[in-house]
Amino acid sequence: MFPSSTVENYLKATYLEQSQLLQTDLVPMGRLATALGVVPGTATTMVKALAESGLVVYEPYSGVRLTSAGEKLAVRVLRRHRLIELFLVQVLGMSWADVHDEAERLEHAVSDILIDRIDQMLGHPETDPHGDPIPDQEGVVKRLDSFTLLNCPLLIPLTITRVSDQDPDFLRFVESSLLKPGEVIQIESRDQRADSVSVRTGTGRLITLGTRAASKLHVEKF
Amino acid sequence: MFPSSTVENYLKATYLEQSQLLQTDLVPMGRLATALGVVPGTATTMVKALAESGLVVYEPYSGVRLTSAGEKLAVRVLRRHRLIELFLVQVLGMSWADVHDEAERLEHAVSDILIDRIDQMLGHPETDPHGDPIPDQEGVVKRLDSFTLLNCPLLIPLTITRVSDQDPDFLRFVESSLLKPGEVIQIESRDQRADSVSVRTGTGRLITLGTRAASKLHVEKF
DNA sequence: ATAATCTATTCGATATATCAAAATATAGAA
DNA sequence: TTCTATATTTTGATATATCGAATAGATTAT
Repeated sequence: MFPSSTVENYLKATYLEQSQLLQTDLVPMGRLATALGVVPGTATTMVKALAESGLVVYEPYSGVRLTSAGEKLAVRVLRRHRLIELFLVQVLGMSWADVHDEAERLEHAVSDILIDRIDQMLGHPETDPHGDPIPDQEGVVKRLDSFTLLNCPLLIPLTITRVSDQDPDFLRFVESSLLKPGEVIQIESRDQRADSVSVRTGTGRLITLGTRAASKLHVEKF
Repeated sequence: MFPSSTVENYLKATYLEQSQLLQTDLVPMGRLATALGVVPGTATTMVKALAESGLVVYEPYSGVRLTSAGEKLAVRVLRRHRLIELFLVQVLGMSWADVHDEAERLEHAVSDILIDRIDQMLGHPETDPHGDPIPDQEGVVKRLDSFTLLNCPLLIPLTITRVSDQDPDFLRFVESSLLKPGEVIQIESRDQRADSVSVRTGTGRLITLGTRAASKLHVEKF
């Protein structure tokens, strides 16, 4: 009747992988398996079951895509996850670096009533502590397609809007470097050959990031 | 490594049943099975596994008792449950009648860090919204052996301390009758043959309860 | 003391979710 | 096109948790 935590996780992972791909593409099984930390065979088995339930479309040897029913569920899980993250930071004063894992478990245990209460208490927020958009009650996700440090304009003030990585270690680095969502920065230069980006932070300090890290920081014009 | 939700539920149920019995008695399997909503055979299988893990002592055809390791775990689950209940009422403004089911799921998902944060935020409370004692960090449970409406003195002011039933319907009745923990009442009379107890509430209204209900309301001298 | 009743256990099956390893399909290189 | 490397699926097992029904043990009443 109710989707298990596992089902919720498969749908969420599929949604997240899908949104990193072209809208029309299928998510390859290997990628899904890696995202979920299972061996490929396990993903195949589960995805076939999800397809039986009408939550995904599965094309053997090609990959998987959510149906609208699957997407609806995935978005609800994402809403729970992101509201919980924000709640843990704002109400319980937890570190934004630590809330992901906690939310990862709580998202499967909270009721709709509790989530709506949290949403209300936080004033219907639009983004979580990492800047990821929080789907609304109807499942509408604000698509804020922003620049990253790799494709944004140089030498003008920018506001960090989003950090698309959940690794606590990376998040702590981002925090201590004044690169958290909300901070104002400016790109001084990019060096293709050195694979690096130089960033001037709010305090005037210059920080050089590899492109791997830079691509995880999203910004918008100030 | 980590106990599953199921294991936590078996330990918690065993603890709760055990505390309704004489300390020395074993909890009969049928009773445990009923408490957990499973058929007796299932309880037997699980309890044997728990005995293997050293969490309970199992005596075939007699019943089950927690080991000290099992009790330690059970008490930790109970601490999580009761702190969550109080948190949901005090911080999120949920109805005390509704928080039990929510806590029943959340108790398996929260980390120790989060629970300690909640405990701190609530000021290390001693009882949950139903008056049940909250075990402290070391697992010490304050044994507040109180009177119930069935064995308390008559015609003197008493404070309701505890309501030992989690049925939302009953709890809503208790609330609307001004019989919640904290309320001051007085027993006017007991009628053995009518199986009833007459209670004068704070507003002076007289309410007559059956002994079944009366036994669930705990009081202490004012 | 024996039967009837109640309680508990065992047995065989099922559902869910997983893995390791073998088999197979697809895509790209020679 | 044929071979090879990579990705995917299949197969057979395993762990956990459950049920229903058959069986066995314990308790109560006659």
